[in-house]
Amino acid sequence: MPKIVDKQARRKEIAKTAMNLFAQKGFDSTSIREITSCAGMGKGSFYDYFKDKEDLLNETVHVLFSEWSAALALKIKDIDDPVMQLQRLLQEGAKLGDELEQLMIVYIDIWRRSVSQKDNSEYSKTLQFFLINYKKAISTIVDAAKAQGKIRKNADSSAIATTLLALVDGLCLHRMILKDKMDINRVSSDIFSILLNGMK
Amino acid sequence: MPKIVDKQARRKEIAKTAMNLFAQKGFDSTSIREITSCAGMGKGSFYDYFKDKEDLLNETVHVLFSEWSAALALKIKDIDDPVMQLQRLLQEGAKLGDELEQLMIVYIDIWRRSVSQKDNSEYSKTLQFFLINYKKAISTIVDAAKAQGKIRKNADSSAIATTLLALVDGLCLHRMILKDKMDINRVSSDIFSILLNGMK
DNA sequence: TTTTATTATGACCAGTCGGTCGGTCATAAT
DNA sequence: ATTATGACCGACCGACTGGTCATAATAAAA
Repeated sequence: MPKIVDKQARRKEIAKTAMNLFAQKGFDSTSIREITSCAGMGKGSFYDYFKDKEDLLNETVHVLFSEWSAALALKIKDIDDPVMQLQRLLQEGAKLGDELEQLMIVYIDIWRRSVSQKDNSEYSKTLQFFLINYKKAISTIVDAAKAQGKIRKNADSSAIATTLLALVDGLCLHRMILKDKMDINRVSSDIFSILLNGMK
Repeated sequence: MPKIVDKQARRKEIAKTAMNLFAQKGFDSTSIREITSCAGMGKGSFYDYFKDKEDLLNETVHVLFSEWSAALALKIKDIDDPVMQLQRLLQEGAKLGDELEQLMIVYIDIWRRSVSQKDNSEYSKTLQFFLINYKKAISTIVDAAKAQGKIRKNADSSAIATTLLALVDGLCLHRMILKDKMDINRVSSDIFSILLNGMK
């Protein structure tokens, strides 16, 4: 019988190649020809792995978040104290924005696209799914900190989780555009101590 | 002699029309044909007002920030207390993200483009210019609050300004993508009281 | 070796892109 | 009335787009 290729694995591979190009030119301005050329394959083969260009976007969102989550998980594993977890989340999240700048750019590109499109396309739902899960996870950590009396009981866990997520994203964005070289370690720990102090 | 039109005014007019389209499809996927058609003019005329498509982007950034600044200024004028100014900045900034959603989408689109392009194009410099000025302005307000003893003296004004800006942008973005209908007034005032409490 | 199902390909398609150009038109100065 | 000039236009250009398809290559099964 014919040779068998792992379609899902190749999808991921192609998506990773494509992300490099998306980070440079944006999704809309990156052509299938460029992608397939970079991936060392013929243009026609692209459609053996993806239904169309938007299907590649679906795969891209998955790769994006799984890489981001893996990198972040690596940085905050083995921490038990919930307050410390929150602090590291802010700090390492902001630092990841520097280290994985390409990922951030693609993230923003997809974000814009997702908000512009009024239809509920698949990649858009996936994006929402991941963000909601991040928010829930952080919310749980906040609750744990409350249980330990590190954060006052009547604080709104959901609002705090939203704040932290928004802060991380916002900081990454501003640092990227301003090429702001202020020490992210110091700034993020400054911010966190203010927040924690205010939440006591 | 022929009739004379105010080129600069027409540039602004065309840019405003274009922004509606940019918010729907993004800059890259919006064609000159569409823009000129919506603006009720021939395609050729476009090049009487703009050198090329990127020149339209320069004008767009200016219109974008002048509209945003005007809307924000309207909401926080007549406030003397610096702490109140900061609070309104966060709250009204986040609310503006809802009201001027189109502006936010275009903002993100330009942002992505500006970060992707490694060259220092004009629109990119303008974007940086406005953001730096926002940051400086907020920093000044923080200093005023310090002088009144509302914020502790050793707090880093610049870091606080960055935090506020990042928060506003981050909140707007997350609300857009999650269609998060939680009460922005309550959440932003919650966040602010935490921040203020932590900065005392 | 032959068969056969799958993978891989690039020429090709209809359509769109940003940008140019020659030329028309309206108007204001003469 | 004539003339000069900027405003305005859409046909046209070469390059490129996403997507299709007939055909070629591959490699396991017969």
